[in-house]
Amino acid sequence: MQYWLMKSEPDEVSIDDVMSAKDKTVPWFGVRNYQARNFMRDAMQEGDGVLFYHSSCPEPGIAGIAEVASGPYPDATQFDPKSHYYDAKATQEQPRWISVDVKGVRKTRLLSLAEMRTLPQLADMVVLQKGSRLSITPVTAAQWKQVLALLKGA
DNA sequence: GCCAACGTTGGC
DNA sequence: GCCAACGTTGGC
Repeated sequence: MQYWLMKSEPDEVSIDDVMSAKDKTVPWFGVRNYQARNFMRDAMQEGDGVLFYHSSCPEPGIAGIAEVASGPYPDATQFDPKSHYYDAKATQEQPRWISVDVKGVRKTRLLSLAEMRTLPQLADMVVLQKGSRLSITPVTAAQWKQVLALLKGA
């Protein structure tokens, strides 16, 4: 069992979108970074815990709890010429990009990035490190516990 | 819109 | 393999 922080632009897929989706489950499409892809492909397992993070928005921060709900499979958007995420170098035989399904557990209060930065117990989170841009980052069990405690009942 | 930081591309 | 140029991310 591992834990992850996954960034999503709420304009594209918000925690509300996830919680109102069928089975509260959405495909995590559009990852176009090899390191993030490799986390999904090589390290994630069904049932892993996910901190659902809103990025590139007025108030970035953790907006909910989710879980990994599938193994890795090819990201359909890479094959779609109309998609923003289309990749001409990807083929059905040799996909480059993958998705996993993510299932919402609950929407929480927003634990804003600004608040996270004030908390010493979260200072080591990968997402808070200078220059960190990865859309998927590992979270330690201790960090997971701390964040859940901060979001308890909210 | 700005810009720091990181990632990718491609010439050599 | 190096590295300059360019592209992207994402907070502010």
